[in-house]
Amino acid sequence: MSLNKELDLDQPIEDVRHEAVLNIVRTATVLSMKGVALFRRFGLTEAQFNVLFALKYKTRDWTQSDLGRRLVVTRASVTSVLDKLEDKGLVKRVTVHGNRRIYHVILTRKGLDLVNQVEPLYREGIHRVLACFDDAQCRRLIAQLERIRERTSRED
Amino acid sequence: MSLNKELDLDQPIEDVRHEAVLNIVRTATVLSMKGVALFRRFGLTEAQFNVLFALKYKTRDWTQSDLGRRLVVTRASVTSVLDKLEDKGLVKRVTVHGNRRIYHVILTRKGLDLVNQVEPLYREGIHRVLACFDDAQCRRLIAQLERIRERTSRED
DNA sequence: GGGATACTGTTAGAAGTCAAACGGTTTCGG
DNA sequence: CCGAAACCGTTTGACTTCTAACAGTATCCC
Repeated sequence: MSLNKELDLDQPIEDVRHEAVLNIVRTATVLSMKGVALFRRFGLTEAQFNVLFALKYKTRDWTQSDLGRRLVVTRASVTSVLDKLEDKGLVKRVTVHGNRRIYHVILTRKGLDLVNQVEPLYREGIHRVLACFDDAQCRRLIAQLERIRERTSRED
Repeated sequence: MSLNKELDLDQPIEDVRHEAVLNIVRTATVLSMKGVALFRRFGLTEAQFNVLFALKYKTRDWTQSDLGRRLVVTRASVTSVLDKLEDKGLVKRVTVHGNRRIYHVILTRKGLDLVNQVEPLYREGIHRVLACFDDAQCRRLIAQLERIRERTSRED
């Protein structure tokens, strides 16, 4: 449904670029809320799932800073989310010999089991939502979004 | 830049639909942060700007619930943002004769002046970011995103 | 009329986000 | 070798968001 209908706007958005931006943001929100509803069934928040999911697929040790770079959040945010996950016993901070500043973050057995339980439903949801797009269409969409990010980041 | 490079992933995302979803969310975040940086120069948060902007273009009186529907946030969120804006004198809650439950929300002179000051920079930013897209491309992108939202919302 | 129902705005509490500041550690350069 | 600079994780404080519950009003229907 168009944003004009969806938001029941008195007067339609006249600027097509503005409408495009609002559509991107709105779509991201809708997708995100879909995820939130799923994760919630497993007692997780979106941020918490993102951490577990990222940790599952890492191929080398990650510090909290690494995790922050990967998830594009600040170190402060990582600290707060890890505290919650550690309380639940899903994740562990491991001290590192030879560098007392950092921790390595690892999934516990319980954390791995949980992410393995959620992940198939997560992937399934994504495929349902994008079922009407073939691979080429997806790649075209991705390329467009990359171009937008490129222009947004450049000219800081 | 591709997400694989941008996030410096050890192993690339293999699922193109997953990559598409991550791209949408990431692009929305980048656009949003661009806005945050702009609004900040005027002492506003994104949520606060969104309220001012919506109020500027309303054509009839809006209650707080109306505003929530328009911005797709809960009534509780509206209350909290309006409290801040009212403290700054940018917005006013007006009691309504004949219905003691509701307020009508209006811009003050100061609020209108401020939004008029920010809006051109906001629009300019959007146009810079999407300058490489012609109108037809924008409309195609919008149509794609609408289809995704459609599928996401259906099958609640 | 009067009770049940629905709606409105607020509050409380949980969670995430960021920026900024701080204290410990490394690292680097002179 | 030692001070300066960089880095790392944490804390604090501000802000947004949500859900859930609440109290006050309106509305609807019998």
